[in-house]
Amino acid sequence: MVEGASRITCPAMRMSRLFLRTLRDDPSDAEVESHKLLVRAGYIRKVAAGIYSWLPLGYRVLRKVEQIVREEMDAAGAQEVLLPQIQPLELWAQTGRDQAYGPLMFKLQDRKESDFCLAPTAEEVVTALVAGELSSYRDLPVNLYQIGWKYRDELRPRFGLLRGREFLMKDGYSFDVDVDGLRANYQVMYDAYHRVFERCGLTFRPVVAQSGEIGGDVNHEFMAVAAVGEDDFVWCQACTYAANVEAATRAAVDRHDDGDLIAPVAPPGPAAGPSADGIPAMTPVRTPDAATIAAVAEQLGIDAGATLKCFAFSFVGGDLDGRLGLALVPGDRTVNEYALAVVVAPARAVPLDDDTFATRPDLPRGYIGPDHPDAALIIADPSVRDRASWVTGANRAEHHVRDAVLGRDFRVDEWAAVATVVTGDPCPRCGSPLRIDRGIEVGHTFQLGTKYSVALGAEYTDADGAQHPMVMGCYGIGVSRVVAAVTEEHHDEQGLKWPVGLAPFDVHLLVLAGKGDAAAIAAAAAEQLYLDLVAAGVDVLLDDREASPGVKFADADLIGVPVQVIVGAKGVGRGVVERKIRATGMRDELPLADAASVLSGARP
RNA sequence: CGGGGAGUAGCGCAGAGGUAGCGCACCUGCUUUGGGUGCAGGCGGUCGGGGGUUCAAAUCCCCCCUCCCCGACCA
Repeated sequence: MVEGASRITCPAMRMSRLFLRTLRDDPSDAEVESHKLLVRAGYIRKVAAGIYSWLPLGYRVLRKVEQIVREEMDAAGAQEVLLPQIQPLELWAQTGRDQAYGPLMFKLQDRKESDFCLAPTAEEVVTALVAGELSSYRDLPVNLYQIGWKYRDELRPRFGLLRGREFLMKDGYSFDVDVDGLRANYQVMYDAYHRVFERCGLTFRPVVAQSGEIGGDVNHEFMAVAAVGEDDFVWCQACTYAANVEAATRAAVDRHDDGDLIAPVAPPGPAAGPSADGIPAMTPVRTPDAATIAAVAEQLGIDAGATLKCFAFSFVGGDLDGRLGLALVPGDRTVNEYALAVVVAPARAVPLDDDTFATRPDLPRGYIGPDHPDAALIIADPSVRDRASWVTGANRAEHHVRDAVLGRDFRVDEWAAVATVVTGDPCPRCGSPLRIDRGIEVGHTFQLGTKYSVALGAEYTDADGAQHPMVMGCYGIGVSRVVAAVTEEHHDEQGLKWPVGLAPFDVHLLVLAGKGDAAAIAAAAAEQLYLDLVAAGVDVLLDDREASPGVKFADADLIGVPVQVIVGAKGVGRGVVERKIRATGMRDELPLADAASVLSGARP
């Protein structure tokens, strides 16, 4: 059989045979455009919350993304493997992540009642694999990746493919002899990620991030810029600085080579702040029912930025275990608890709970002030030096104070950037105004270090015969999430607008046949063009249905193949077909005689 | 898990004690053929599940399930 013949008979390429039903109405359970359109256009169907079937059109796109990822990973020197989706829970117990992940894992038992989970990720499996295979520095580095389904019983699956409980992920893992090797590998992956997301047509930004459950030091999230994104990130319009809001700083950052994310702001020097000259003595003021900054500001007729917020917490662990701590930020900002965690490490800062507030009348919720007698450590954001005096809590219910002056009425033990960044703050690198935008996290890269290799015994012998744990990195891409992120960026009221290279087909060929001799000629011309294109290796979707032109146009725009070619009786009579570029709406005419060669030349 | 909303035909919805309806889709016939043609006729429903009240329950009561939105997590 000729190779072309099998392509021609592929039923998915003729719409009359394609397993597809488009919908006129938005599905009632969809909220965001990517979800609505992917369902309406017949790409996916929901089976359960966060779990979807991929229909022929959708699966084609998913495989296109997968292929781009595969090509870039292979080009970057990573080797593709396939790890199990069912993993023994015992493996997870060795790193303690069975507890850390907890209810996020789908768990199951075999007939012997041994415990397993559905893979939420694969650090344990891959590390154990490498530990068993490699034992010499001569074997390293190695970089493995897989593209496989992952399972996380999310607290709240949402937005269709954007947060599924079952999702396709590319997860990669590098193993090096030392941190230098890791950094080199990390850079290679970081660069490869740029190429992947560029090829997918995404507007994205790599941002420095806090490391989550996965552990490790430096890591970057790749954010596809989108209003429906679930993450806020800060970025500089003048330089390349970009960070997750949790990791963002303003002012000057002393950036270490090993990538401290929350570096201290330039030290304030001994001076305690603005002069107290001319500021009247601190005076209490009654503020009933004003336990929030907004309420205080309204009652006193002042700006929220003129109030000083005192975030009270307990130290857990460390020298100050059990003592009270205060974090001070201007009232128009909030305390960045991630930044605070870094400041108090290795101790933890635990917010006061309801019980504590109930049993400690000296800690009136909403009325806590900075000169609290029990405060063992007072940490303040540098912006607390920006104002000569503050309205703040009086440590007495229903009372605040005016004219609290730094150095005169309250002290600060430690200065650190513990306030959240807001739009307009100066960039820590170049001082230009920062912006905050929302993004969809489509990728995440981590420098893990030795957490997993130590726990799972992934060690190698060096040239001197000494044993060392391998130094690991890990690299994820949400492949199915990319499909949704791309549709968020590339669509209009009519439907999807796939970038070339991701589209389920290269060309959508519409036959406007109807009846009569002219129509029969047009139908024959379209059929021939279809066969020529298929023979030339172009993925063509032929709309050979007996439907009215309006239906075909509407479906073509909804499905969003980049190039539409319209073969109608009128045009064929003049020896031309019409071409429409879906993304731009641009239309032109091609001579029927060489339409096939023009279109196959336009192939990606 | 807390707070809010919803489950009625494949999809989108109406119906609020008397045995179920509309639009789209689907089937048949005619019609139309460059932007979701028009007309006529048809198929399709354990009204999410279970229990209760009642002569009678989609409708009232109780329990459960599922789905969506807002919050704590992540690719």
